[in-house]
Amino acid sequence: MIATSEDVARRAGVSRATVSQILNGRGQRFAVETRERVTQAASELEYQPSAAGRTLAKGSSDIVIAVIPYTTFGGNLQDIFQTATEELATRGLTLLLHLATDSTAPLDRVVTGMKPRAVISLTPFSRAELDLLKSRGVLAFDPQSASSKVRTDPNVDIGALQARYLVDRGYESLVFAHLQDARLDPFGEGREEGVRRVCTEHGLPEPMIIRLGIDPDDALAAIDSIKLPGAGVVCYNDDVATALLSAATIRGWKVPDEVGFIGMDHTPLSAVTLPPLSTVGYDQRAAAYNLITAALHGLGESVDDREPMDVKFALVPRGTA
Amino acid sequence: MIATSEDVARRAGVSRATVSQILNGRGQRFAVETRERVTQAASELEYQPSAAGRTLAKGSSDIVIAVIPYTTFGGNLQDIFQTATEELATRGLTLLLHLATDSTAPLDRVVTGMKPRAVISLTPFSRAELDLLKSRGVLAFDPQSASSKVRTDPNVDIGALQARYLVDRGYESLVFAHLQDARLDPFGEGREEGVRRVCTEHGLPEPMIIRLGIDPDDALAAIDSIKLPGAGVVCYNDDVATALLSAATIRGWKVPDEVGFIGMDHTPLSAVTLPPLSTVGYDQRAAAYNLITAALHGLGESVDDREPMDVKFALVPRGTA
DNA sequence: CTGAAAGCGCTTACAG
DNA sequence: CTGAAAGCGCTTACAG
Repeated sequence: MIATSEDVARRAGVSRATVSQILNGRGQRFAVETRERVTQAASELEYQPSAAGRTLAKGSSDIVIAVIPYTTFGGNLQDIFQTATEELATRGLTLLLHLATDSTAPLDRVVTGMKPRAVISLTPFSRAELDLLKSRGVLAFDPQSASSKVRTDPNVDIGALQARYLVDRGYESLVFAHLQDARLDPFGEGREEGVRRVCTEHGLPEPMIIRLGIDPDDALAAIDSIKLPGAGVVCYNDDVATALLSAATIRGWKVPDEVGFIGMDHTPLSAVTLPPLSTVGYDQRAAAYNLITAALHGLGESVDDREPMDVKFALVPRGTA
Repeated sequence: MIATSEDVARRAGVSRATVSQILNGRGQRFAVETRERVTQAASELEYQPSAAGRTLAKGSSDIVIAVIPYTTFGGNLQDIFQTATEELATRGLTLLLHLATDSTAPLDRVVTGMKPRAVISLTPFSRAELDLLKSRGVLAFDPQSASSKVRTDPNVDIGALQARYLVDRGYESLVFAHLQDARLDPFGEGREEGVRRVCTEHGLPEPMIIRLGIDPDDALAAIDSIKLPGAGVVCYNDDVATALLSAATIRGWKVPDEVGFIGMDHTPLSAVTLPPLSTVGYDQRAAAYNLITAALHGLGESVDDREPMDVKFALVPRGTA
C-alpha cells in the first residue's frame, strides 16, 4: 500500500543505501543519472519515508514539539504556529503541538516516546519542565533562552508598564484585577508584583487586589468592591478589562474620569468597546520568530538569513485611561 | 542515558520478549514473581518505551492526531483537547495537535510519517483531507462520522436557527454579517445559506450580505450600509456581533428596537456587552466527547462506559434581539 | 560512484 | 511459563 525505500530502490534499480543518501541531500557524489532515477521513482510512488524507521536509525526524530500553556489560546497564536509550522517544514522539521498539563507525565511520554529534536514554548518553561527536558536530553527553547538576557519574569515588566501608565494619567489609587480561574491566570503573580513595585516607587498605597471571572455578576461585585471614584485598575487581560468596563458603565461611573482601566493583549475586540480599551500589545509574532530562530540555531541550522526581531511591549493608549 | 527494554530485561533477569509482553498487558501467563520483577525494574529505570521502535514493530503508532482548523481557537477548545488528551492517555494513546493548512501536503507528511492510529477533527474534514486519509489507510473521525447521521452541513442549521429567532422576534428584514477574512470564516457559506432558506420559508426578501473585520471603522461602515431602523442581523460569531453592536450604539440606534443582533458561540464576553448579546451556544464539550467515543470505538476499544451525549445548538436569548 | 551489512528499539509468532 | 529469532523501515560507516 504505502511505498518503502525498498520499493523505491527496486524501481530505480539501486540499493536502499543509495536511495537514502540521495533523498537526504547527500547525493552530490552520485551520478546525475542515478539521482534522477531515484527522485523520479520516489515521486512516482509518492514515497514518504517512515518517521519511525528514520527515528530509530538516527536516534532522534524530525519532530519539534511546541508546548501550549493552559491559557487563552488567541486567534493570533494560531497564526503564529501556522507560520512556525511552515518555517520548520522548509528545514524538514515537523511541528506538532502538545497541551501542557498540570503534571509533566504526559510531556515525558511525548518526549521520550517521540524523541523530538527540540521542544519549544512561547511562554517560559516551568522548573519541572526544564528539569524533565534536561534529564531526557532534549533541546528546549523558550522566550528566555531566545532572548540572551538573564531569566527574569517579563510579567513583572508588563504589570509595571500598565501601572506606570495609570500613574502617569493621574490615578493615585491602583487596583489589580486577576482572572478568577487560577489555571487561566499563569501570569497573574508576576503582573501583580509589577504593580506593587510601581506603587512603592511612587509612594502610593499598596494596590487593592480583586479577582473575577468573565461574568456580569462577578464584574459588578468587583466594581462595587472598589473605592470609587478615583481608582485606576490594572487588568490581567483585555477580557477582564472589558467585563469591568461594562460593570462600571452599568453603575454609572464615568470612564476614564472616575475610574480607569488598562488591559493587556491588544485583542481585536479591545478596539470596539465603548470607550475603546487602553491596553498593552505584545508582538507575539516577533517573539515567535525569534524563538524559531533560536531553535533552528540550536539545532545547527543556518540562520544567517534571519535577523532577530525586536520584541517589545507597546502601550496602546485609548479611551479607558 | 535513557533506558531501553534491554536494560529493563537485564535488570529483571529476563528476556526482552518477556519485558514486552508483561509491560503490554499480555502478562497473565507469566509468574507473578516475574511480573513484579519486571514492573519493578521498569519503574526503577524510569523506562519509557521508544515510540519509534514500537511503531516500526507494530506498523502503527499510538498517536492520535487532532487536526485544528484555521479558525478562532477559543479558550474552551483548549479545555476540550485537554480532556481528550487525558481520555486517550488512559488507553495508552497520545494526542498531538496539527494545524490545518491550505494544502494537505503537511498533513500527508504527518500521516505517512507518523502512522497515527487515527486522525480526528472537531470540524468536518474537507473532501481533500478525506481522500488523503483514505488513500493512506488512516482512520478518520469527524463530527459527521460521530453522529451516525447523513453528511449535512450543520452550519446551515445554525444559520437557520439564528434567522428563525430573529424572525420570531419580529424582524422582517434580515442581514447576514460575514467575518471579513475568509480564512477565518470557514463556516460562513453554510450559515448564509441557512439564513436564505428561512427568508424564503417566510416569504421575506433575500438577506443583505455584509462583511467586516473586528474593527471599529469596518463596523461603522457596515452599520451605515444597512437600512435602518428595522433590520435583524445574523452574525457569523459573537465577535462580529459585538463589533456591530458597538457601532450601532455609537450611531445612536436603539438595540434591540431599531436593530437586532444575534451572535454565535456563546463566548464569555458575550455576557458582558451592553446589552448582553443574544447568541447560540454549541456544546463543544459534548461534541468532543462523542468524537472521542467514536474514535475509541473505531479503534476497537471498549466504549461501554461511554453513553453518547446529546449535542445540540442552544439559543441564548438575551438583550440584543 | 555504489552496495552489503549492521544496528536503532521494539513486538510477535513460535518453540520448548 | 519463558526465550531465541526474525522483522518492522530506515541510516551510516565502510569497503570496493
